[in-house]
Amino acid sequence: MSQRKAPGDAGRATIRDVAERAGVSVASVSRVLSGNYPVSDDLRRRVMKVVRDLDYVTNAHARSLAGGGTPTVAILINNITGAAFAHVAKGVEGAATLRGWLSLVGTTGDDPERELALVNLMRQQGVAAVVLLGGAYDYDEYQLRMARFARSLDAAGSHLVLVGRPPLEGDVPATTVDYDNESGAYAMASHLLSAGHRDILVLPGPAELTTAQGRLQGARRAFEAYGVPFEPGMVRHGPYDYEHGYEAAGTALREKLDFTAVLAGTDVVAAGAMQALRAAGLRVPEDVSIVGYDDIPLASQLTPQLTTVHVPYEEMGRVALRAVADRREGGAGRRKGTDGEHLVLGTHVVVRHSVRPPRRRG
Amino acid sequence: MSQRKAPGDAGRATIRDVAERAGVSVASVSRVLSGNYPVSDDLRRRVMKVVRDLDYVTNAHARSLAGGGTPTVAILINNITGAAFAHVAKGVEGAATLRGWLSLVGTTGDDPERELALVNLMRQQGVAAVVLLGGAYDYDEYQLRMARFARSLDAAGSHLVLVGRPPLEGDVPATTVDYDNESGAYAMASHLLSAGHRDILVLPGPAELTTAQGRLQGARRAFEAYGVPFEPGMVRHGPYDYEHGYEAAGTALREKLDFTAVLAGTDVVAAGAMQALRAAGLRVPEDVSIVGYDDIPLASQLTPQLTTVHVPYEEMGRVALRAVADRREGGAGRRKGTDGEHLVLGTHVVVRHSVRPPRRRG
DNA sequence: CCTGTTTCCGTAAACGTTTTCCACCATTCC
DNA sequence: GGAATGGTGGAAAACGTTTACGGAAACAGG
Repeated sequence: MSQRKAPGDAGRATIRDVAERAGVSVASVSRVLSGNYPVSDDLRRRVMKVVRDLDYVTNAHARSLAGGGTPTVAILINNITGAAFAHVAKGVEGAATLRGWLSLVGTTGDDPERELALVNLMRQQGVAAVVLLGGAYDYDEYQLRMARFARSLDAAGSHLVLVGRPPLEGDVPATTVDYDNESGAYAMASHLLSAGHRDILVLPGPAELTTAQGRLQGARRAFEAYGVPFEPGMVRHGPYDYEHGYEAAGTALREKLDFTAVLAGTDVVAAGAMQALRAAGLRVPEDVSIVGYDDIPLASQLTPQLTTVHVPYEEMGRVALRAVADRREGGAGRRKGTDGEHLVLGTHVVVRHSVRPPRRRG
Repeated sequence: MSQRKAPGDAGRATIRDVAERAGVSVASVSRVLSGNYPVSDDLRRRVMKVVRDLDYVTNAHARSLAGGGTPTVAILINNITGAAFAHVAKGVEGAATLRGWLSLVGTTGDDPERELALVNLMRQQGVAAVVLLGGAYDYDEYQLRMARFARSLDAAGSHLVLVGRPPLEGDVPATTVDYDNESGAYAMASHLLSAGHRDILVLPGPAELTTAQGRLQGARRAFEAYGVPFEPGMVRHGPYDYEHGYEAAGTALREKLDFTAVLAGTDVVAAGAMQALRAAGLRVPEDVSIVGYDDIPLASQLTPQLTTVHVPYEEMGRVALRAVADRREGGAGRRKGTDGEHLVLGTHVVVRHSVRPPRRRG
């Protein structure tokens, strides 16, 4: 009647089933399986046989509760479809698996509410770290919220890692893995300027995104360095997507804006711009030069292949995971206080075939 | 001395902390938070205040153990970087989040061992379902292993979902979400044939991958339907990547193979082929037509935009999740026996600008 | 042969929830 | 006014592990 478990029951086998069937205690089974305690060969053999027979796997939830458990890292991403972030995710996931860690993903779809909900969800899961991918929004309220996240996670023994965005202000317990965004833009713009371009259409991305701001800033500095006046009328903000590139270049053309090159905030934007130029009968790079940013695979698959800025996305993912793993090993040695670590990776221009000196002007 | 918890302790707050501080029992706190039992407004207010003060979140592991818990779906993917699968993942993840489910991801990197390890890991996690993405290998041993996975998961109350590959043979408890791969290839090849092409270079993909086999088969059927002899010498197998497309088209050119069109197994392969053709001074589509398969964003970002076969990847992801969710609702009603569900989604040709009738032959 | 070490293994107490009983109080109805 | 009824809240038993803690062999030394 009150049988707790019929022999051929549906639910999964428990450690107790294994123990009974092997004629040993549950503790022994646990020890055989986790292998962190000496057991006799005979015992091990007997247990393992039953484990195989029953196709038993330990319940990860119970294990976590009891203290053991595999660390888990959560990856929060705007849009899993974006090539750049997919590479970061790959880096994180790869490094995690290498250490036997698990990775959870969630996509926020650019919705701050979703982001909040997900961070809490991850907190419930007791993840070792939450890795937040992508540029940040430059709202005060948003920054405040991030700081709260960081402290919440820290208090729960977890940790926040920001990837691809500037670090949080103040003494916030979060690690930042960033790349030298502005220098990349500086170099890229310099490349165009040194080729002789002076009239450059700039498509930096969304005005409120820190990434776009940095790229714009780098470009501006390059203009200054070359003594070329920076025309605000030549910069068009918009989302980081193909459509925006297409539209922006198209309208610039229709407005009869005079430009010999376009400096796109992203390879995808560059692709859109390129298409628009072509549609208008212009050739790339003969009539107009184009450069991108990110160096995603698309960049080298376009014709002509795109000159762009290489960002070590996958590497960033690996570094991010390593940072939290180290911090975890470091253990109680350095607790609250050693916060706000900031790692910066380098970028460099990849010269391909989308840039030529400007044609003589009429 | 034997304090179980200092007031300002580091570890996360437990439900007991909340209960004590609110002066109620743990049961009440649980009830307030899960909201599946009537509680007075007063009690609710008092508890919620403490919850906010302590920034408390429930421990998901404990909750899962005790019976509650959010269902989790595991997504196993070869390479998170592949655009097609990224879209499936997006579909699964989106639909999961919509239902309040969680999604775990793991990447197998084409390594069967990793795949095995991951399936077991997911089994430990007690996931509601394991979604396996991507074409299958046509080895007997591999198929057997899949069947074992399916049964293992089923026995543990979980479920295997195969996406983008043909269903398993025999009475295996796995759901398959597939698309009409062969018909798509048939339609695509017909498009080329009806434009007048007769000499077509075929780049179906890896010979041992079921996806590639289906695409090749569809093409072959179209040739037959048009009464065009199918030349084995015109098909070149190889991986689904840009490099292969580039190499294969390049060598075909160097071998002075006579072709007026290329039928690529994938948009990315098509992109590679296109680049190679251009490098050899050929124009697309004036000199050579090219078609792809998958309709990933790249297809419409290339110049000329690629005519290709649209595959509803994201939809497939959603359908996959719906299938497991339904099965879960269905509950004990239909248990083992209603297995081997097989859902097939349609494909269609998207005509863009990479095809023209062949030029008159010399 | 007795004692002191090892080496294993079993017992039982956590881990943080949910949930099933039960008990209590306030209504409401005869 | 007493009893039946509902709405609420608490105590305690799960859930499936891990990990002290303790005990029983097995072995060595005297």
